[in-house]
Amino acid sequence: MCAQSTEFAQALRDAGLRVTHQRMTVMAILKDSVDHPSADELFERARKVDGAVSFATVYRTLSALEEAGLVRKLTFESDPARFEITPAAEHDHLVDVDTGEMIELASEDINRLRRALVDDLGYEIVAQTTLIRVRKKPAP
Amino acid sequence: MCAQSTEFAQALRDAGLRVTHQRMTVMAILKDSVDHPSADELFERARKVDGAVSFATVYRTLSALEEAGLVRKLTFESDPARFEITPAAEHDHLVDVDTGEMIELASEDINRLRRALVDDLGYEIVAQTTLIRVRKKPAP
DNA sequence: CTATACTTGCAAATGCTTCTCATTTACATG
DNA sequence: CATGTAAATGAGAAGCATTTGCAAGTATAG
Repeated sequence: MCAQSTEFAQALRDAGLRVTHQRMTVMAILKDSVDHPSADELFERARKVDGAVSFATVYRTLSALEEAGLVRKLTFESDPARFEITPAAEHDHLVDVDTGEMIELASEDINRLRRALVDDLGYEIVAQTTLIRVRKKPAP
Repeated sequence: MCAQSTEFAQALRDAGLRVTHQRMTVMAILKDSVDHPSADELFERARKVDGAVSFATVYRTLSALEEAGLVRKLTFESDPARFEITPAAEHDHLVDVDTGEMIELASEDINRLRRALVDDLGYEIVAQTTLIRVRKKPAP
C-alpha cells in the first residue's frame, strides 16, 4: 500500500491539489472497491478507516478528482451517482435491474465504431457513459 | 393535428390511462420538440398552450408515459432529466458540452454488437442509454 | 518555523423531483 | 343526458442527493 500511496500523492500533486489524508483515504478506498460505490457508501467506508472524513469532503474530493480526470462519475437514471477510478480502457456498464449489481463490459470494437461515427459528424468525444439495464436470462 | 390527437388518445387508452387534455398537451409538445426538453422546459411550453398544466402534472404525466413505454427519460450527469417520445430505433445521444445541444446517433452496428456481448454474458437488455459528451472539432 | 492559500467540518441551502390532500374530471352506467 | 366513482390535477410541502458559506485547521513554500 506504500507504493500505491506515493502514486496517489503524485497524482494529486500533478493535478495541482494538496495531498490530504482525506483525499488519500478516498482514493485508496475507491481503488479497492470493485463495486462502483456511491458517495454515501464511499463515505461509510472512508469513515471506518479514517474517522475524520466528512460527507462534504467526500463529495468535494470526488469532484476535484473527477475534474482532474482521476475519477469517473456514473449517473444512472435518478439513482445516486456512483464512482470509479478512471479506467485505462473505456468500457460500458451493465446494471442488473434485480440485484443492482454492476458489471463492466469492454469492447474495443464498439469504441472504435463509436469514435468513427462521432468523428464523421465533426465532433470529438470528451467523455461518454453507457448504462445498460439488464436482467439475467432464464436458464435455457 | 387531428389524426395525431386520436393516435395519442388511443395510446393512452391502450396503456390504461385516462385521456386528459393535460396529457394530450404534454404528448403533443414532446412530439413536436426535436431538442429533448427537460421537465421544466416542457412545463413552460405546455403552459403557453394550455394554461391549466401544473408542474406536478408534467412530472406525473412523464413518468406515467415512461412506465407505459411511450416516453423515454434521458439522465445526463447531474443535469435535469430530458425526455423524448420513445424512438422506433434505438440510438445514442451526443451532447455538445459547449452549447448543450443534443444530437442523435443511430447505428444498427453498435446495437447489434452490444446485444451480442450482453447476450454472451447471460443477460438480456431491459433498457439502455448512451450519453456522449462531445465538442466540435476545429476546422482542419 | 511562519505565513498563507488551500481544505475541511458542520450545518444550512439548493435544485430537481415526488408526494399529500382537497378538488376536479373522465367516462362507464342508468 | 344525468350521475357515481375512481383516477387525475393543482398548489405547495416534503424528500433526497448534492453543493455551499463560513470559521477553524493544515499542507506546503520560503
